[in-house]
Amino acid sequence: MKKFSKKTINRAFLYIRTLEQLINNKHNLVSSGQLAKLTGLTSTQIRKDISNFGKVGTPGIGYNTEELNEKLELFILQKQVVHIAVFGIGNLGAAILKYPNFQKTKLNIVAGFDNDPKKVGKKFNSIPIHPIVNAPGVIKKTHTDIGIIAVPQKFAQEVADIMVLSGLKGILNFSPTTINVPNDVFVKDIDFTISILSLFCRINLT
Amino acid sequence: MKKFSKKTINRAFLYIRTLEQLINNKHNLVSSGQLAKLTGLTSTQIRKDISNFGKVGTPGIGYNTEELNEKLELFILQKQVVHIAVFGIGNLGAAILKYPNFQKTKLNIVAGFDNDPKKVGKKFNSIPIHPIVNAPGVIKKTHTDIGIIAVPQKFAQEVADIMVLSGLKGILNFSPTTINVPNDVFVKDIDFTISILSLFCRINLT
DNA sequence: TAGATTGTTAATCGATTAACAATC
DNA sequence: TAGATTGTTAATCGATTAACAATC
Repeated sequence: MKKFSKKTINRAFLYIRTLEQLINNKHNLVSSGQLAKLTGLTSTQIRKDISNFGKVGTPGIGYNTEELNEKLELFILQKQVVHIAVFGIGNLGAAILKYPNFQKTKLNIVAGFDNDPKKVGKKFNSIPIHPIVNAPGVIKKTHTDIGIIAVPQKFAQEVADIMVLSGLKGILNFSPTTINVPNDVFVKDIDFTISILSLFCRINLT
Repeated sequence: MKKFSKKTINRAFLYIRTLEQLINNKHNLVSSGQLAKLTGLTSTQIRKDISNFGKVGTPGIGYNTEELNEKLELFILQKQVVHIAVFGIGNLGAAILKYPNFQKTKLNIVAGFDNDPKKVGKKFNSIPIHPIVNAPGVIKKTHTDIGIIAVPQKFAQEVADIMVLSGLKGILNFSPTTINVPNDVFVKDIDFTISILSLFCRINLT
């Protein structure tokens, strides 16, 4: 399978997201120029990205939205469903369990984990909460693909270790700390504090 | 003021975050090699980044953690406090209002906005919730720097317009849609769906 | 002195952009 | 045919990395 850069993959999903909106609004044609406006990118970059996935447009006309969407999804998702587990059912973890946009997509939260006896055994948005110690078994049984770290900073590494032990290869880390994992495990860090500070910094340097 | 790339700024905050942990643990010296291990970057890149901010290390020895931390903070933050307003007090918005890590830092949420009469007038974590129509006044009075979009997708552009009208120059956008704003307004998009799909895609392309 | 580590230059690598022939 | 737009090549730009003299 051809390798795409992280940036190309991210943009591909941005195109898919935009195309879905266009399809919902009954637009069946779109040009790279229009996509550029809708995504905030340049038309050249969009054409370049799309050409990675094959020839799908018509010169002088543009792209068929449904066709382009299918082509992109086929290449980078292969129509699979992604199974997700959330570690730490605090404010953020609970918000993720209830996040409405996952239900529209191929993303499926299959389990939550927490050590608080008040939460274990309950269901949040019909997702069962297990004790963290049960993670390896539950993850294997549910074929979980991606784990989300929503525990406090000081437990982040511990939870990451359990994830790795359970065989997860993808971790979305919301804790404000770097976690150490083997090379074959991919981590995406989302640190709200850094996101905001970085934004603020860019405003002030202008 | 010298311009730094978005990537450099983000890494600078990662260094600050790491240095703070080291300082808390009473480490007063650190080498670029050790920082590399702690951040997952390379030592060369770290030295290169740090050199943007001036000479602060000692050859053969390393960096004084407190001194380096101060230098970085001085350059990119100038010791300012950042005032934040959250639009949309649903599951995610409420979780952000309660996010514990902001309280440790210079980030200060000053207001929430929602149109639900059950929420307006209440306080979440001692932060008052206002009706969205009051945003321009509240934002000016509280000197808000950054607005966070946590409303459903279909209201995102509308809320972004109000933010721009209110004079905000930085927007953290959690809604899964591209918002259109003037050139002098910076937007950071965090789309949970794209983050997870992109991670999953990278696993599968390996 | 020997070993360690910084700061910096030059080389490499990868990503974006400009330009345009081909096509509808 | 004239106008619009794709797909692609070559040029540019920027970011990362390798290498090493200077320094402690």
